Amino acid sequence: MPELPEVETVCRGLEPVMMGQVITRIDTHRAGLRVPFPEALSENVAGARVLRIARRAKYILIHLNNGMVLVIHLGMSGRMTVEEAGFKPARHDHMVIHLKDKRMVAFNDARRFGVVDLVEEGAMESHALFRHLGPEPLSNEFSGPALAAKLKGKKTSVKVAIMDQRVVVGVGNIYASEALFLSGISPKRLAGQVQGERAEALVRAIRKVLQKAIRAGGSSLRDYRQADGELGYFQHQFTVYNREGQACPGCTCDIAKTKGILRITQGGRSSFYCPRKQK
DNA sequence: CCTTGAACCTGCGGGC
DNA sequence: TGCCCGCAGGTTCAAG
Repeated sequence: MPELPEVETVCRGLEPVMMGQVITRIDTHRAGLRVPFPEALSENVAGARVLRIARRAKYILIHLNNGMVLVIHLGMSGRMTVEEAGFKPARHDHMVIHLKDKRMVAFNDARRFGVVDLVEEGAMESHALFRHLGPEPLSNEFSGPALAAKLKGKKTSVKVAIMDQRVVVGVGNIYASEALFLSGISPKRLAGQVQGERAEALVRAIRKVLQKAIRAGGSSLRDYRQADGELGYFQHQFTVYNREGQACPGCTCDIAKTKGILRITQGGRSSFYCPRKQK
């Protein structure tokens, strides 16, 4: 479900709830998700205090004062909710973090593509989950020349390439389509052909769509939380994503003749684009 | 090394 | 109403 902006919004929602709190225990209700839950998870976090909440790529990082980092990936369908004392886990609430103030943070994931791991602070960089990750799109490390260098010689489409977390992290299926529309680049264009000014434009567009979505989460939610306690913001309005057959904004073409926004399949995923505005 | 496609799993909406 | 199909915002692994 979530791409970088949604994960970022969840992190900001976790902050006021977990920061400074002691974790009393973690309950798990099955052996694991995409991979098994860490061995002795509850024993290894019980009594530890939350120092800070951070994000790397689409991973939530909960830094503890015992030198460990609780790592959570939401996969496709993962959701985090804040629960009050007396909460009884429901279907797909696979993990519940208990806090000293009796509140709980539940991790619900119907499709179970999520990941939970416990990593030593010093081993984060070299950890298998993080070792191959590309630059953060909102950092200075991510630039036109840097992206162009990564894409040079690549034979895949630019759409598939920018979803490759080794090229740049955080961009998923929705924001890939959105950023390509904003930059006027066809999703079908060969990645290797995105060089120079085109790469600059794509970097600007990726930054812009991600930042705008993060801001939307912050401005539309109190404490980054929905009324039901769910953290994060998942109801954005998109420009091309999931708008097959509709006119794109500002389109002057006749929708009856042009079919409007097109949907194609690339790398097994849907791409949405305007063949007139994107070349 | 690169590229592609399948696999993982449940839920939902549409068509019949 | 029920059944079947395709589709869903991610990542990893095997095969070519």
